[in-house]
Amino acid sequence: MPLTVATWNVNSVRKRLDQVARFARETAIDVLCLQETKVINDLFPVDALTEAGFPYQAIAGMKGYNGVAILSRRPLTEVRVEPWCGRDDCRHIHAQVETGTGPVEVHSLYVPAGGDDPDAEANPKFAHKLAFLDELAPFLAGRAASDIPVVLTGDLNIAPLETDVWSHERLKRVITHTPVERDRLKAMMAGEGAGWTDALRRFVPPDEKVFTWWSYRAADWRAADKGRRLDHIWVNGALAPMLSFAAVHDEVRDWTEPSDHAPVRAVFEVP
DNA sequence: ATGGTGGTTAGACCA
Repeated sequence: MPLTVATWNVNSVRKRLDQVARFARETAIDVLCLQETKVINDLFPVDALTEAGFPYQAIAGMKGYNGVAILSRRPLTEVRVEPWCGRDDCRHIHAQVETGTGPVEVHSLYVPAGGDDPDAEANPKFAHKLAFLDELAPFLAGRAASDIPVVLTGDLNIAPLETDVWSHERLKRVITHTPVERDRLKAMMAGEGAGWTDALRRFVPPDEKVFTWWSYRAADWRAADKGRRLDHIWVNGALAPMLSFAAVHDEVRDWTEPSDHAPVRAVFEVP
């Protein structure tokens, strides 16, 4: 049986409950990583998501902002929450998913957006984003080199390639596509010796535009198509040989009252 | 150059 993993910034898990259930039903997701759940753990919709097919849930939430989760049809073990930059920000949770041939480690990550001003000296939010990436980098280098199969998913809030945004020229001074962020993300993907496979780019050529986020502030998001690829699935060397498919589910962006992010899905032929 | 929308939650804050 293949293992299907998806990542989705749902922009409030309670607001998007029916859509999570529908997405899981229509795509046979085994493990769904969420970001921006926007709810404390005590109010997380455990029962509704169990009914939706995910009895195993690893959650880290706070009031109103941020919040990450891993929903699974299979048992989760070794659940950890990482408090990067010394903040209890609920931006990174990981766990191991049991398979017939051993565990697969799954990460749900929500990198700080970084505010509007791309000057880290003037904008503390952008400084925090860069510091967050700097702290994360050595940790991820270790996970890339692991013998355990690892899949890193999440809203990384960075569009690394020129074809990851609707206009490289128009966005190269806009946070999510500035050189300093793109360089850090690319360095993180390259790792130290062992690097990551960009799952979606294995199936969408690098010269082809592909997006996962479209602003709410467009009358017709699909007609304008001013999107960015902010949501990613990375695969370490131990898991890369099993990667068989990846795609963006942009049809979900057309559902009634959607998240501004579309899910990204990857399939692994885990024996 | 500006403002456009949405979620949380009750006035901003965040994206």
